[in-house]
Amino acid sequence: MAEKISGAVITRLPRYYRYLGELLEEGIDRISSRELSGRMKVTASQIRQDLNNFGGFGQQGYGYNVANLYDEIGKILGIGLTQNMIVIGAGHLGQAIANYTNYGKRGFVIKALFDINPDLAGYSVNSAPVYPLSKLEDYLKENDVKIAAICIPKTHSGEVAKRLTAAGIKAIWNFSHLDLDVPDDVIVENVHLSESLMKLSYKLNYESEKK
Amino acid sequence: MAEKISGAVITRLPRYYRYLGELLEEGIDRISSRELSGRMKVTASQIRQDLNNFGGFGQQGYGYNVANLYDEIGKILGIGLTQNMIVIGAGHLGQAIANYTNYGKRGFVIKALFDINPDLAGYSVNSAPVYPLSKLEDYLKENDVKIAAICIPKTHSGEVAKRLTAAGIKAIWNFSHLDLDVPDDVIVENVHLSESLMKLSYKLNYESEKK
DNA sequence: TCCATATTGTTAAAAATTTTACAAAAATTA
DNA sequence: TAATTTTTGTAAAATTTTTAACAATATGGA
Ligand SMILES: NC(=O)c1ccc[n+]([C@@H]2O[C@H](COP(=O)([O-])OP(=O)(O)OC[C@H]3O[C@@H](n4cnc5c(N)ncnc54)[C@H](O)[C@@H]3O)[C@@H](O)[C@H]2O)c1
Ligand SMILES: NC(=O)c1ccc[n+]([C@@H]2O[C@H](COP(=O)([O-])OP(=O)(O)OC[C@H]3O[C@@H](n4cnc5c(N)ncnc54)[C@H](O)[C@@H]3O)[C@@H](O)[C@H]2O)c1
Repeated sequence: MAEKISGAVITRLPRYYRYLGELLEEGIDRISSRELSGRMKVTASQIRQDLNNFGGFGQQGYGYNVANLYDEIGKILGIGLTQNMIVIGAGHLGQAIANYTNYGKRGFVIKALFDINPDLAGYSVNSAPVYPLSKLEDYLKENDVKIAAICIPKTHSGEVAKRLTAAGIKAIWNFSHLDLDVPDDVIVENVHLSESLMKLSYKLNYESEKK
Repeated sequence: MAEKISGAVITRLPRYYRYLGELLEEGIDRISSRELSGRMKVTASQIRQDLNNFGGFGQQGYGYNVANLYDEIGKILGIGLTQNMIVIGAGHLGQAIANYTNYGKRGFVIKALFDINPDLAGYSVNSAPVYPLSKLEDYLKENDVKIAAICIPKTHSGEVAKRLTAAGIKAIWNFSHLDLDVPDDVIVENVHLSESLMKLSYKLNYESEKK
């Protein structure tokens, strides 16, 4: 990969991966960009253009081998690497994430949760223990974890993000309503649910009648 | 508003709204696009361009009045309208959403949850009752609800989406891993958490070292 | 009141993204 | 085996989005 891949392309990759997974389940072993285009409601051209950022996975006159393309995109996305995670905040959202078993199937393993509330320490969620936040640095010294999900109020998330990156965390999945300020080599992926709901509200009130 | 506003602009609006809310809390009553640009890490030009899709809210030589701009963007986003919602699936995610009180502050009121599991019926989450799914149509006949959040597995979400739109729901906040097929006048806003995590994984494995 | 400064709204340019078009190559059919 | 069909990979065109530039206008101080 010579040049930097655009964000728009990366955002679409997991969706390709999902559709290829569905095709596999349906027992379909080859697909053309045109057929996939019909299912995914994107242009065939965009599919070919996107995939060719990473290599020529198809074959003229044949199309793409589903299993092969699924694997290749999986590799690009780092699926199957076994990537350990921790979750900060064992409240509703933190527990929902820790309980969701599909992440594990993709290699994302939640090893522990951390909460400031001492009453939660000692519990475990989906066999991942909940530790007091004070144990964070010790834990990260002893365990190979690069990804942390932040599921605590914005009043605390800035401070916690600082501690996480200081302790070696390289990627933050951020559910709090704050744009985290992290070192250059740390990835932040935001999930701002309230903003998603406002977008829905905008569309509901201004766009739906026009269609 | 003559022309259709681009999706990219709409996606940025809630973020402007969030920053303006923070400015209000800090007691700052005016701000220029350049100052806001510094805080938000976007270009001043983009801020002015975005806002001017909706009207000239600023004043030369002065900038923008924070309270006024906050209100205007709020109106654009439909905040303060009191929009009733229901949540389908009273599992971990559905409960996390129903318990989160900040939506209510913005006018998004969760009135009820529905679950296929009869054991959950009778419980309530944050004072919203959980009903059996079989009561869905009756409930929507008697209550003015346009927005539904879908927090159930993809195996059921297609079918439920059909029932929802048949019963008059106009916007779906979709947390399931399925691209819903809905009538043209129905809005779907997807929150695909797994895809967000895969994107993080991609960036962690291919981009972080390069920065 | 006048002048220097600040800052918007908007037009134009640049950059990025998406779509179109098609030659090259493989698969399928006759 | 040869001809026809399918379909990719990619170059070029079109479109969309972002950034830059600046005239118009308001502010605030002298
Ligand atoms: N639930 C949602 O729908 C939703 C929507 C949008 C954003 N969020 C964000 O996610 C956060 C968590 O949501 P939730 O529904 O799980 O809230 P919650 O109140 O159920 O859980 C928050 C948990 O974080 C813990 N906590 C607080 N400060 C901490 C700290 N410094 N370190 C470790 N743990 C700490 C609390 O003890 C609590 O257990 C919210 O504050 C918000 O920022 C949630
Ligand atoms: N929790 C996460 O982190 C996460 C991540 C990505 C996607 N999701 C999506 O959200 C869904 C819900 O996640 P969760 O963690 O809350 O799972 P969960 O198992 O805790 O809850 C699912 C709930 O949905 C109910 N349900 C099932 N079919 C139903 C139907 N037809 N109608 C009404 N209720 C029904 C179940 O009884 C259960 O209470 C997942 O299946 C998945 O599609 C969740």
